[in-house]
This record gives sequence, C-alpha cells and structure tokens, in this order.
Amino acid sequence: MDNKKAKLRRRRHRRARSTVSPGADLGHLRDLVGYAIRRAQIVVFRHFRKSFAAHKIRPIQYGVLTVVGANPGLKQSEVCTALGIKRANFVGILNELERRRLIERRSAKDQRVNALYLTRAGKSLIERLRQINKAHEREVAAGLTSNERVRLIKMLNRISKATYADL
Amino acid sequence: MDNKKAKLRRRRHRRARSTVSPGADLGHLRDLVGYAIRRAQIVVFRHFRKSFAAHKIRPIQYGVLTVVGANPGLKQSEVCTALGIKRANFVGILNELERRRLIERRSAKDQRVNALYLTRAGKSLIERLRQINKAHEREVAAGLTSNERVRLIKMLNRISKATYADL
DNA sequence: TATTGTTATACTCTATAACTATA
DNA sequence: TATAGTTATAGAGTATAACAATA
Repeated sequence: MDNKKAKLRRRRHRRARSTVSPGADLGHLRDLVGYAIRRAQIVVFRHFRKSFAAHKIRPIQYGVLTVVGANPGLKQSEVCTALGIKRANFVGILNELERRRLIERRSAKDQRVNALYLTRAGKSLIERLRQINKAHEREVAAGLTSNERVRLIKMLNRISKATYADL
Repeated sequence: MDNKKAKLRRRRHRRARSTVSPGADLGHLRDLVGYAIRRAQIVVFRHFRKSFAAHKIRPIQYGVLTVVGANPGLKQSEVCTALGIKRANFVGILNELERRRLIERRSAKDQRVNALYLTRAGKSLIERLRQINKAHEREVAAGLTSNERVRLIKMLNRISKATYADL
C-alpha cells in the first residue's frame, strides 16, 4: 500500500555534507557540542579497544588499574567515586580483575572496607598498558597540535565540571 | 583474614586532585583525550535527558527527527549511515517514533525501501525540541566562549574523521 | 542508624547472524 | 546474487532497590 510518493524524494544534498558522516544532511546536529562529543567518543573508544585487544583490557579496566596503581589501598567506594562508577556495578569489574590476579582486595581496619592493591602482575601489566596507551593517545590526537590537545582536554573538563544542579 | 595492612594506606592526595572527580588521584587519566571525552559525554547526555524529559525524547530520537526533518524521504539505511546506527537497532527506534505518530514510513518505488517523513505532529514537535536544544546547548557550553565552542567542535570532528584503517 | 560491599534486576546501547521480500 | 528491512540474541554500560556484615 501507499504507492504514490517516491517522486517526493530526489531532494537531498542541499546543504553541505557533514564532515563526520557522509550520506545525508545532519541538519544542525553538526553544530552541537553533544553530538560532536558522542561521535568522537565512539571513534576513540573503538580505537582504544583495538589497541588493548591483545591484553583484553577495556577502558573501564584501564581506569581502575590506573587509579588503584596511583592510590594503593584505595577503598572500592573511593574508586567508584573517582571514576564515576556505581558501586554495585564495580563488583563485577573488580571480580574479574581479581580473578586475573591483577588486583587484590585486602580487608582494612574497618572490616566493612576492602582496600585495593595492584598485585605484582598488575603493576607489571599497567606499565606495559601505559606504553600502549601513549601510542593510542598519539594516534587519537594525531590531527591536533600539542597545544590544541591540551586546550581540548581543558575545555572538555570545563564542561564536565559544571553540575547543572538546577536540572 | 589479612589484618596487617591499613597502615600502608594514609598515602593519598599526593598529586593535584582532578578537576573532574574528587576523592582520589586519577593518575594520568586526566591528561587523556579519551577520558575527558567520556566524562564530558556523561555530563552532556545527562543534561540532555533532563532537558528533554518532559517530551520523552532521547538523544538518538532527537537525531533521527532532525535528520529526517532535514532530508524528507530519506531511506532507513541512509539515516543509519548518517547517524552511525546499525540498521537492526534502528527498527525499534523507528517503531516507537512511528507509534507516537512523529515519523511515517512510506513505501518507495523500490519496494524494499522505506522512505521516511515527519508527520505534521513530528514537524511541530521538532520545532519545539529545537528551542529546548538551544537552551541545552547554551547551558552545556556555558563555560566556553563562542569561539572556544566552535573550536571544540572542530577539534572533536577532526578526531572523529580519522578512520584508523590500519587498526 | 548509617555505611560498605554485594546480589538481583532492568533498561539502554551496541553488535552479529540469519531470515523475508524484493531487486 | 545482492540489498533493505526485520527478528532474535548477546554483550556492555548504567541505574535502583534491598540485603548482610560492620560501624
């Protein structure tokens, strides 16, 4: 049913095409910070996953290993706050890292708390991951000058800092 | 078991705290483009959802309505390419928008193809959404000058454009 | 009572394979 | 054969509620 259009088509390509996505006019989407962030995030995370595939490390795992490495003895809840993870969701992430002998839970003075430490293997791995990450970062930011890269991060952090408490 | 640490702790707060997340040292994460993007995306999307909550519109739905509005008669697969959605995942998104009478599928000359059009209600809604989006964009970019905002988007688009075909 | 970690659960987003109807 | 849309399914990521152990 509905065989009377298909002549209404034929009108496309009127505006300049997006530099990000070919095939159709994105309208004002290409002028939005949020849309630019979303597209960049997809590309960067895809690149990250491929870069770390050999070590089976996802971005969140790299974050946890990095933060615990920089803060030995950190509590689970503190890692969650630092990285913006819900503590309920952190349990599974941590279970896998512990199963792989990269992180240890140790009970603390406060028996409710688990203090987290990288194992020897975890410390060794994070050093290698750090090198991979340097290459990853270089490639992701290949289109930016060093100054631009720093300014980009600062601008993004200014956006992140805002709390929008009223909404 | 394991009651002999908790004195190893007490060492935190050694480096400058992150401007994004309080509570622990993020290590080098705060110097990474990918991490800055991730944090900004979370904040921006949360703000978006709250801004559009009254209309029950998610970012992806706003994208579809905008692209179809700017390209009447676009095929489903073309919308998918433009927005980076898998066509399998687009079916459900479109079903809901059609159920809400905002978009119509019309069969095209090629009977395999669905051409997409905003309904009258869809056109009316997208105009109102556009106004909400302007306020949303203004608030998200409140910490940036107009020039910075434009440069931020251009830098993010440069990152998105890269294909990393070798990885 | 409040906090930490945990379990269970649900919803969204993303990804792949296989089916159908059309070309 | 190939393409457009669809279905089914699985995996992450994210969110909330409720529980046990401990403070």
